[in-house]
Amino acid sequence: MTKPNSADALPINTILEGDCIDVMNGLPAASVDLIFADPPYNLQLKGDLHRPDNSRVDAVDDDWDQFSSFSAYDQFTRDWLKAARRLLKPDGAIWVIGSYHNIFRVGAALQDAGYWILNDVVWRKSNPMPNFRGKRFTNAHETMIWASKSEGAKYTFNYEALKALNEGIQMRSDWVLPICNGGERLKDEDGEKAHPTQKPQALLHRVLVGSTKPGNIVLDPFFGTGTTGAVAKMLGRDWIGIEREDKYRTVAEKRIAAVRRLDKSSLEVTASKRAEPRVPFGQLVERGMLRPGEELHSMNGRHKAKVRADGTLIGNDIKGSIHQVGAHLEGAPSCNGWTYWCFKRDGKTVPIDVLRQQIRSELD
Amino acid sequence: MTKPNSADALPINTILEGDCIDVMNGLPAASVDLIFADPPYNLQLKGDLHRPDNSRVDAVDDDWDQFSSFSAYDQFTRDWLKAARRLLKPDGAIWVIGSYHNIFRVGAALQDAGYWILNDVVWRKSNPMPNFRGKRFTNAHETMIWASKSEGAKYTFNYEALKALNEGIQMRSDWVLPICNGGERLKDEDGEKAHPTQKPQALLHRVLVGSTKPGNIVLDPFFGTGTTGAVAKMLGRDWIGIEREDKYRTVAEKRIAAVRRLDKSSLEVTASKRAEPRVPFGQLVERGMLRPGEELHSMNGRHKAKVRADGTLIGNDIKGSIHQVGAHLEGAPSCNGWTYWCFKRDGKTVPIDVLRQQIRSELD
DNA sequence: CCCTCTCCTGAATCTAGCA
DNA sequence: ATGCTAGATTCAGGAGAGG
Repeated sequence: MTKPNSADALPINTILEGDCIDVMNGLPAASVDLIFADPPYNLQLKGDLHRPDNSRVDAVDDDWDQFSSFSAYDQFTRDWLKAARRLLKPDGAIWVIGSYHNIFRVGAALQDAGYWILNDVVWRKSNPMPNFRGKRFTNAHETMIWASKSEGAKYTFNYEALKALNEGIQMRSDWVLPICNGGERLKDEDGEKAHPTQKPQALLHRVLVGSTKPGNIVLDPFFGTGTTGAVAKMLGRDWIGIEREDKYRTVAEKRIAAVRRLDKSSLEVTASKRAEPRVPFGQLVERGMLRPGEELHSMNGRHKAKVRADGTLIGNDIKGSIHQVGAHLEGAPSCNGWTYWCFKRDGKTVPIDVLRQQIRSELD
Repeated sequence: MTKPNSADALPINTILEGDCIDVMNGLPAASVDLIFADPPYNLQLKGDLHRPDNSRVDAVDDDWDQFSSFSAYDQFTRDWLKAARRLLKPDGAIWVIGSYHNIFRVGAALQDAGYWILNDVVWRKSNPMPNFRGKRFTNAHETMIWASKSEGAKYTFNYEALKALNEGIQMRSDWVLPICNGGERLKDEDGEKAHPTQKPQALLHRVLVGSTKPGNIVLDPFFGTGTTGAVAKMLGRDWIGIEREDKYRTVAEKRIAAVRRLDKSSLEVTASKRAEPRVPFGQLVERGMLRPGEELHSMNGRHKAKVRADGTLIGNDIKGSIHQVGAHLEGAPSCNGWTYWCFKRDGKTVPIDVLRQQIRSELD
């Protein structure tokens, strides 16, 4: 028999019909890498909400008060977050977007469910709807919460790629992006907007470039018109959508069919140094790039040490790795020996990292 | 008889010593116009953190920020929010500031306690501390929640004053302000920062100008070094502070004593200098103005390169930013990629700088 | 006087891999 | 699981020294 929880069983790159909690509970556990969720925040839920066991949440009716409505919304939130968490791989992560009407309840529920918040990210709208009555601030942003499945999980974060997207400065928690309108805004056959809260593709682009790898599986339980699927497909990620309403699914199918998947070289993003193969310092000695007995000098010129045949260094009163000796001499908690030590060739001072690069380039 | 709840009974313009919940419960109900609260954030820090230069980050590890669990923090939050709500006049309002560690719990508790959220306001820090390990986004903002005592309350909002503060444009829900440092940052006798989380006066200035009237009473239950009191006094509002720690009260007393109450005409407006916003090339890609995989051509027609999903280019033998690749191909020490690269649309060659101008025009 | 350069610091839930 | 070690990682701005 095939494994019942295998990712092979997943309905990849399709839109599933139905209530997201029911549908999620029918999918194999620990099978998706990322969840992006744009849940409803309408508190007048009119009995739409169902628990995982299909019992109806006793939600707001005509004379609802704020407490019963909040508690119904909380129940709904707990239920879908629980179902979503089951689907995530151990190192998976989730993004949830919302406004002040619901995001505080969602955030608290995320924490209570065992997710570990990594950042809250503010989408700062460059062209928000103004406040017409002059009674409040222009509601010019929405909030996204990025969380791993649990504390200590090895979530994906493409730091260098995001830094590249931001012209060499590390990406901040506030993102300035326009709202979705113009040609990107999907219209129905009447020329009306097809969905009231269509998210801009640029938002999903940043989310997916930053927190997934090509080939990852991205689930969106409130798929709407499929922005998540469209961007995922373009970026070479697999996707699964869940959507209750026929009309949204129809629009989304058509939209995603028209998207072209990017070729591999365009998908490659700036890699992190951490991903590069590890080179032991001893290899430089074994290969004769450095001689045992040769002297190394610290980058700041204040210290020196001698190379030993086993790839350790010996300083005045300390023996150990290039890192340990560097840290000791500087009185620092740690030290990257590769960038700390230099050697001399033909009167010139050369960082030893140059030799590591040389070895790495031979590995390609 | 005098009214027992009269504001006359209030210890105006003083700092009260003690636990804020006890002290608030001893004050007359329905007596203050505004509450500004900067409660402990419940940061959950594990080990030390060092900068890349090996210096240690001076973290917020004070006892007052330690809670045993989320539920202990929730209980504390519910208690102080309840005591605070009793003190508010029916048309009073509250501001609470926090970070992703606590703000979701605070926001949910506010709603549960019957407050009515009016806006969430994002303080975007112009000079936040970076993320040193490259594992998350720069935590570049904090969130404030502005709420009235209850739904339908006639809260104060000085729309025109805020619009004036913002150069004639309606004030938005995101405020760009620097963190508190330099001369404004209070030091103790050892020259160390007097309080680890002193808030900038500009933040309180905007809060108080926007949501109080001169002569109003402003309460701060987590007074710290008294930024709320100092700005309130300057702006001609009355204030009450509550602070547990002797050392903070001492600093705050001295600070506020040195503040001069402004005469009515001199409510100075700190005009923000507006530099041309930097637009990362990656935004053109995220926003679909250029497609990953698309070819760019050099202005002189001699070179070409392909756009990648993270906003870098790939040429024959070189990957990097638009500037780096341009410089490399020209054999030049530097290159302005914005004026060097062009793309093709409808058979015409267009400089990419046109797209940057387009984005900038949206930001005005 | 100005300019340059160095040093310091800010509410932080901040590593990965192998033995 | 725990422990150890390699080695990757920062932006804006103010203060102060030196030229």
